[in-house]
Amino acid sequence: MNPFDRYQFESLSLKGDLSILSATHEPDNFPHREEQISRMADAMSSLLMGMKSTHLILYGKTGTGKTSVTKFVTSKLSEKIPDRIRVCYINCQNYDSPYSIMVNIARTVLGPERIPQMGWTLDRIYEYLVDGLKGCQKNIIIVLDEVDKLVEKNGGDSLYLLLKITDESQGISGSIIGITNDTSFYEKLDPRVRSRLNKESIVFPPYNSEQLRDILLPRIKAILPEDYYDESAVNLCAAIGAQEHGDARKAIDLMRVAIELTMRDSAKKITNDYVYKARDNLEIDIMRETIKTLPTHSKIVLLSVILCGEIHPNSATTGEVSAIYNKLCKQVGITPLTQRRISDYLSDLEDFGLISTTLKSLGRYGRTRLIRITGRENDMKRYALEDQDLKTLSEIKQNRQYKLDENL
DNA sequence: ACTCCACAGGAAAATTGGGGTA
DNA sequence: TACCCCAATTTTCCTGTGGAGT
Repeated sequence: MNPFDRYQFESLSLKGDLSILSATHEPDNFPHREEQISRMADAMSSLLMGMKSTHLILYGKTGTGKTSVTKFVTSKLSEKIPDRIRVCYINCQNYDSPYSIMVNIARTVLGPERIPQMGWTLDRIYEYLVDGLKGCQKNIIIVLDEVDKLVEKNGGDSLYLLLKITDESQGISGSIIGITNDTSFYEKLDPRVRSRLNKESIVFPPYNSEQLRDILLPRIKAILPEDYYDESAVNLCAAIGAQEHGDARKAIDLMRVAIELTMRDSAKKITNDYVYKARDNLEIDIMRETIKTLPTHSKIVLLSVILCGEIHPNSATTGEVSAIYNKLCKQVGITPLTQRRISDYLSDLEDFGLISTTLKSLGRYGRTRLIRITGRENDMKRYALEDQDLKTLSEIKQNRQYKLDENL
């Protein structure tokens, strides 16, 4: 007896495979990004003639196609002149020090075996890289995804260094493509970096729902026969994606999960209902992931807010929350933090969208934030209690020996 | 009109923790 | 091992504030 027997999807057979809707899929056609593509190609065209090209900064929210389009355009460029160009893609969230970036570039350009992961000084790698580039007559394109992280962390030192490579050393023509979702990125730059960076900016505006539909439909048609999905389900995905600041990734994820859910049910057709279910699933996933990565204290604060809400349904204030927080800390055996700190944690939780607060003045009775939980409290509680350090707390709660409201 | 609560949130001092170094 | 350094985190101290009570 094969345990997988019950997952037979006679009802819904896929023509292609689902990877076309996955995050790693790199499409080769980009509806509604023609202008951006041609402008990028324009800016980089001088590389075809072996000349320097301008640097590019791409602005746009998540899921507006910056990264995919960049990968597409750069790969098309290397198709044209494969032996004269090296593209080096770096996500600055993972590599954010001058050193790690330099190692990374040197390895892509000259081959990983020639540079040890550590041990060399930054200067040595730099020299080696510049020499290597001169030697092999290659142009270099450095793609810096999420450049804002780079500037945030070390004030643009890394960027300065990279500019030097593409600037100073004769015989090398290269360019930098910076990708960011921070519209004020350029203003935040160090003046000495800014003056060197003669750049062109390209904006990737959010997709609206019709545009998102144009993105979704071809992909769905590629994997599903017409009568296996409601067109309105596709529109719904597009509409939800459009609400989320025009996020194509979101729309695509929704569609994928909706298909998965439909298959799991062995249903015949992808309907609006499945899209809604998919949205709930994704939301819960995100919430769980957010809570899981919270620091322990933050989780305790979140629990305090939840418990506080159970006692006084609509009047959780900072003071009450930190009172409960102190008790919880005692129960778990963790030394509590100051109220000042709790206040900051509350702001963080609000930024994460787990709670919402309103500043309200209660006249004689002071001025405070009214705190509410957004979303399913029970799920939140469960996820918060998954923390290793909060084990004891969940046991206590299960035994119902719990009393909170004394001396609040 | 004036007071004063219960905080918000800025600034600066203090603590902590990881790493280096003599 | 003892010491120092640096950065991040946290505490301490602070000033500011909307409006119910008086």
